[in-house]
Amino acid sequence: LNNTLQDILARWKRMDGKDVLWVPGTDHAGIATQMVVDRALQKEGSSREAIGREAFVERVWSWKEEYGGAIVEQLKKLGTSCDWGRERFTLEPGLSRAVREVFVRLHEEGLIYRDRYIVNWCPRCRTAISDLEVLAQPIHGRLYTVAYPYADGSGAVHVATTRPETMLGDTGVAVHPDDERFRDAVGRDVVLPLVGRRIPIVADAFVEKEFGTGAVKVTPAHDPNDYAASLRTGLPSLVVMDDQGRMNDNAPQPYRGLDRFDARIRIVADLESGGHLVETKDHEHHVGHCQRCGTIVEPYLSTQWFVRVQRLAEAAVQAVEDGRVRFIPGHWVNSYNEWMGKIHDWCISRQLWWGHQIPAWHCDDCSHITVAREDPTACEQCSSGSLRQDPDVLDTWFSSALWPFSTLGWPDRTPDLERYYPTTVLVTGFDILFFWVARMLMMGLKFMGDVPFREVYITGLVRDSEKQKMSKTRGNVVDPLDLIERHGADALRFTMAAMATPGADLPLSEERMAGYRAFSNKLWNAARFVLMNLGEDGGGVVAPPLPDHGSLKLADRWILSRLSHVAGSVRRSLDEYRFDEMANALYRFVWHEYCDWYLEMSKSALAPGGPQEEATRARAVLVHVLDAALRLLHPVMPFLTEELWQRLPHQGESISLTSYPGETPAHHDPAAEREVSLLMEIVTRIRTLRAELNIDPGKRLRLLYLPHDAAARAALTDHHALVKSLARLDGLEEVKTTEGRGPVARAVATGLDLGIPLEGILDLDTERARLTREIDKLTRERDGHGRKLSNSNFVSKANPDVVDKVRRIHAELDEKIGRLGGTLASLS
RNA sequence: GGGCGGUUAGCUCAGCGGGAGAGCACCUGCCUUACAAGCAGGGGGUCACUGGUUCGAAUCCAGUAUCGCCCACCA
Repeated sequence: LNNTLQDILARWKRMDGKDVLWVPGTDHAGIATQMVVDRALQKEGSSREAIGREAFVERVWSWKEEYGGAIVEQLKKLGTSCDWGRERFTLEPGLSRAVREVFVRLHEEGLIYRDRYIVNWCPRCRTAISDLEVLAQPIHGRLYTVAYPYADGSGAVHVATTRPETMLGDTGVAVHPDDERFRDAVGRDVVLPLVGRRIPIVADAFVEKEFGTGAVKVTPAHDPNDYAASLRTGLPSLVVMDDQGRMNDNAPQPYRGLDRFDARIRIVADLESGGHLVETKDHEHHVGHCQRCGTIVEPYLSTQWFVRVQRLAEAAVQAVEDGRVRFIPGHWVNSYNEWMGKIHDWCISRQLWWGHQIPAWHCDDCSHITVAREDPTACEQCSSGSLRQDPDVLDTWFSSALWPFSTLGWPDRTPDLERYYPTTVLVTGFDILFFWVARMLMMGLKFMGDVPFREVYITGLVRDSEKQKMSKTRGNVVDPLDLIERHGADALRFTMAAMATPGADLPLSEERMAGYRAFSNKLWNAARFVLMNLGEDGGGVVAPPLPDHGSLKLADRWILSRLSHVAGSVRRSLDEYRFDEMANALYRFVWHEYCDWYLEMSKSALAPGGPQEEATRARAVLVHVLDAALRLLHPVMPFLTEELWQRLPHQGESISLTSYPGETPAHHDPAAEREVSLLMEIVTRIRTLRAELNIDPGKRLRLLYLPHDAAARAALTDHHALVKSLARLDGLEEVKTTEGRGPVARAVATGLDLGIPLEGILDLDTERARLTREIDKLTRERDGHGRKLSNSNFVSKANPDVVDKVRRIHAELDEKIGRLGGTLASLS
């Protein structure tokens, strides 16, 4: 979806003569990729620890070479017109240089810092993750109430917790300062059950009086609220788990080495047998899970690197506010502002091996940390040569955030950077609005002094047939190559474009894709028809030039007028990112106007034995309109349009280098459009008669027509041949009355009565019933308008144009009903 | 607990202030020499509900129901 839409924009603008740059590439997907390779090693009975960091990273690189190319291969099969010579990868030297530069500069300004802080920890991935990488999911848990006895033996304080195992790390109990129930408790000590440690009761306003017992155990090292409270109250922190979520040596002996959830069971049992467990009840609540592996995340006190984002975020909010960057659809600004408004510092260090290793070196002698662009050989403080680089790597999004300028050569002031930054548009899914879009904005503004893109088109998500989100982790992805194999890249692209209603998700519909495959086929066959009529002489076919507009026939003027309007509306749709409107307009024009009508109309002009100049003129218009339609469709269907364009008479190397059609006001011809609508109406009436009366479609019929106005009369009289061929007639005859012609099937069209003599076929009763049905239908329609017109408020207050229109339609229907009524009466 | 989006034909969805639409599915008839992956014709909808604004509401406003998504430190 994403790449189809971008390619539509790129090809369109390229055809408009713009200098289009589209840099393709991939990020290194740190956690996800490392997990895949970890699993592969596990299958071999090995592990990353067993082979060591260097060998592991080498292993990931070879995996990347093998499978990373698959993404690029898919893009090429899809037909995306990227600048392939510029393909980039976030871990390559050029981009890594930008990463270091940004890191060092932010560090110099104090916007990157290293601190001991409570972070989200995934015990399975064994790394810190950012707030965004934690998904809150509902859990059927339990709320345990535990009695913490006062140190002086005078009773106990009851605390409530959902994670009893963390009590091993409790360093205090907190109550609300205004809570009368605990007025005398504050300042006293309790003894932590199972541990025996004396801990104080403190007062802090973060405690909710209404929840649980009103007293909360404080575990600063394993709960973000508690950590914050500990900073205010001076309570110490005690880490009681290791990096895999097992109780560590700070826990009492019986629990050491137990997994956190095993420890929970054991501790609950011990509390119960010790008489400390007051109550256990079911409790539904939300718990953070690792976005990558689904493991329950542990709040964990550890030393990490952070970006101080608040001021960067303010600048990025301002940029949206004052219109330097625009979101489409606009309602995403709400989410963006809300998230940016309460943003926390961004934890950027990951305890992984696959990624940009943090450019910070720890000195063994003075423990100073040297942050530098180039690997240092000596500590900048004590000059010791005994340095170890920080083992952590950076969050993948840190490098992705730099993409718009790092790929253009930054930090050098390259000509590319001058020319292409800021870029015009970013097309992306809403799922990475915060991960990527917001961070590119922050980094772009910070390091380039301007937004990285002027517009952000935010797509919905392609979902599977059950409307489930597709994701690599979930494993319900559809392989685009498979869809391309079965329906064609153009059909896939057309489907994406046609379903891209702004703000809506796209449930992938193979039925619909099959419909657009049929459209490709239709276009192919239409082109075959045109080529056939140009005379396939084995060599280059020649397109006759488009004759002067004045010498064109009605059908030609009609299709050229329609083409111009469609080209105009397609451009307007593209301007507004309405890919769905664009696709629908072209589908309708090609299939239901060009193929259904113009091609059929051209057949009478091309009929063998007819006038030569008629045929030449029809051929010229056929080619002209097909060529324009192919160019209009090219951004959506690059393969088919290129193939057909090459077979048609053409100049130039590729359709992608031609111009994109637009409106041609000189071709606008409302009179021709009106006249053709009338002829279409007449032809359709005759076809309906055939169908309703079960007349053999091949049978040639004679048409009697009785005109009631000059325009209708002229339209039909001037185009006998056209109507004859479209309605499969063997003759038309203008009459003053249809009386005395024997059995005649009748219908009315705007401005004329129609009659088909049907000797021996027509049954009077059926004919009367048919006419009555038709009159009823038209009457219902007419009366709807009549009600409006009899409302004086409508006539006096509504827009006069609207009133006129309603009046005209009403009169038209009324007149038809009258004529049908007359016909019906004549049958009695 | 905040916020966003959806509710229109059997299915998937457009339309967002003036005659209810498309694709697929369905029914009828056609191998009419571009196309049966097709052609022609047709049936099918109190536009979730309730109020309001308006001459006029699927369309705007308020509320209700319902489905989905995002954000959120009540242990």
